[in-house]
This record gives sequence, C-alpha cells and structure tokens, in this order.
Amino acid sequence: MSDLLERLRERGWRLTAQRRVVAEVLNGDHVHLTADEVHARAGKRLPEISRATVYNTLNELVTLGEVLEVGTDGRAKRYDPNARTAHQHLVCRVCGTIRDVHPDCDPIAGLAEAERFGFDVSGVEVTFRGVCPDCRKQG
Amino acid sequence: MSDLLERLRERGWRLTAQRRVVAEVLNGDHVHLTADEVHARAGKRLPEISRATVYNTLNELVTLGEVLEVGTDGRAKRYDPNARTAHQHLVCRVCGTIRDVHPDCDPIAGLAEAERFGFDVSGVEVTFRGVCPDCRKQG
DNA sequence: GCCAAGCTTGGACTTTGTCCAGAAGAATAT
DNA sequence: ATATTCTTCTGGACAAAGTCCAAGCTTGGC
Repeated sequence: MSDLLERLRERGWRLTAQRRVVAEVLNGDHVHLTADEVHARAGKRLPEISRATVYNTLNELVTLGEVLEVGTDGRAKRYDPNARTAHQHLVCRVCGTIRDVHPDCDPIAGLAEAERFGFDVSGVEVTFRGVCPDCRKQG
Repeated sequence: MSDLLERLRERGWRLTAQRRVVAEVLNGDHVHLTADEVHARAGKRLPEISRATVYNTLNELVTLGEVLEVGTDGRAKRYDPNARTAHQHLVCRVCGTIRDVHPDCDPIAGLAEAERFGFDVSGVEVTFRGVCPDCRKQG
C-alpha cells in the first residue's frame, strides 16, 4: 500500500512507532496537511505523540527529499508527500484548497543565464492562484 | 519622485503621517523589506509609530494592489512595491535575499485548460530557489 | 469649534515553530 | 541476558511574526 513507508525502509530510516504514524498519516496522493493537522491525526492512533516529534519528523522527511514543503502564504506550511513526480500547485484564493497540476515543461529552464545573478539555482516553485468551482458558485 | 505616493493620493487614500512614512520607506525599485524592517526604518523618522500601524498599513497596501506580498518560506513575509510590472523572484535559501527576475513569457499560459479543474485562474507566482554568490563563498 | 468617522497606539493574545534537558527506547558489545 | 552507547521522544519553555482590541487622538465636513 505505502510507497512512502517502503521508500523510507529501503533507505534505512529507523522506523519507530511515532515516525510510522506520521508517515502513514501523510501518505496518499493529493494530501496537503499542515503540521498541526498531522499532529491531530497522528494523535488519534498514538495519543502521546508530541508536537516536537511531529515537527522533527516532518523536517527530516523534507530533508530526505521524501516530502515537499508547500508555503501557502502566511498560513502554516503544508506537507506534500508527492515529492517524486514534479508538480505544481493551484490554490483557491477563497478556501485555500490545493490541487496538484502538472507542468508541460521544466519551468527552471525559463530563467535565462543572464538573469541568475551568480546564484546557484536549484529549484523553482510555481503556484497558480484562482477561485475553485465551489467558491465561484457561492461568491 | 514617488510613484507609489502619487498613486495613493490619486486613489483618495487618506495620507496620514504614519502612512506617508511607511509608503516612503517602501518606495523604490528593488525593495523587499520585512514588516519589521519597515517598522525599524519608519521609526527613525517617526519614533512613536507602532507595530500595529505598520502591519495595518502594509495590509491595506496589499489589498489595494499597490504592494505585493512575497512569502519567503518560513521566514517573515516581505513587501514589494513593484506590483506594477510582472516579475518573479529568486530567493537565496541561506540568507533570504530576494532578486527580481523577469520572465521571458507569461507563465500562466503554461497551465493547460485541461489542468485547470474548473478554477478561474487569475495569477501565478514563480519563485526560483538557490544560493546567492555571497553565501556560496562562506558555505 | 463640534462631531462623527476613521486612524493610531500599546499591550495582550494567537499561531507557528524551535530548542533543550532529561527520560525512554534501540542497537551493539560483552 | 546485561551493560553500554547512541538515538529518539517528550513536554515545557521560548521565540518570532502577526492579529485583535479598547481607548485615545486626528481629520475633515459642517
């Protein structure tokens, strides 16, 4: 069932009860939870799990490259387990819902050499903003 | 001298001493200050100005569309007065410095109709991540 | 000059996240 | 199996960024 857990095991990541629960909560295809939501859901299965552990684990997963941090502008960061396939986000301005979308080309190539100012450019985030169908009906 | 102040006056924005100072501090071409930096600089000219007023004013400017909020990932938001010409940002992962860069085409066009899921897409933010020359020397 | 509306203030409060020292739990060696 | 060592977990304190609010102050219109 779990790509994420399997990949972690393969990498020799020590899989404690706490880490397993965090990884399980996070696993899925269009999941974009905040650290707090992860903590709440993890707490249902492992009531004593501490906030610190959830934060530590999430940060480790990000460092390992298994999970992506998605900044949604002022609010809490969200964590996206789908770090393996390049994708971008489409965020509803009203309700904050996130959809994954897929680029038809590598956007990093769009930055000309002359525009790099000596930076070592290693990543790019593309976030489309709009209003989702549900919010349009109501607005 | 000031595009920003002029535009604000034209729009009938009440120009108090505090707001004027905030707008003046923010004015310029490659300015990306945090709210705290704005407060500090504004405080030099108007020592009693409060943090709350700086935040209020910045949020109003953002709502008016005269200033852009730039989220730099965990750190404090930065405010960019150059909301008039389309541009993107190149952010240093280490020190948080921001450079403006200019797209060679409209990135919003990169999102195929089939990928819009019924959203009314009205904007896109592109943020390149990398390490700036200064931080590379030290790292 | 008076009044209402709108600004500003400072402090309390909230949210999000980090840090730390000690406790608990694995892994390794004996 | 036991001791030792290393890693991880915990809970609470702490910090940064930002919001909220009631009270006071300005401003513009009359």
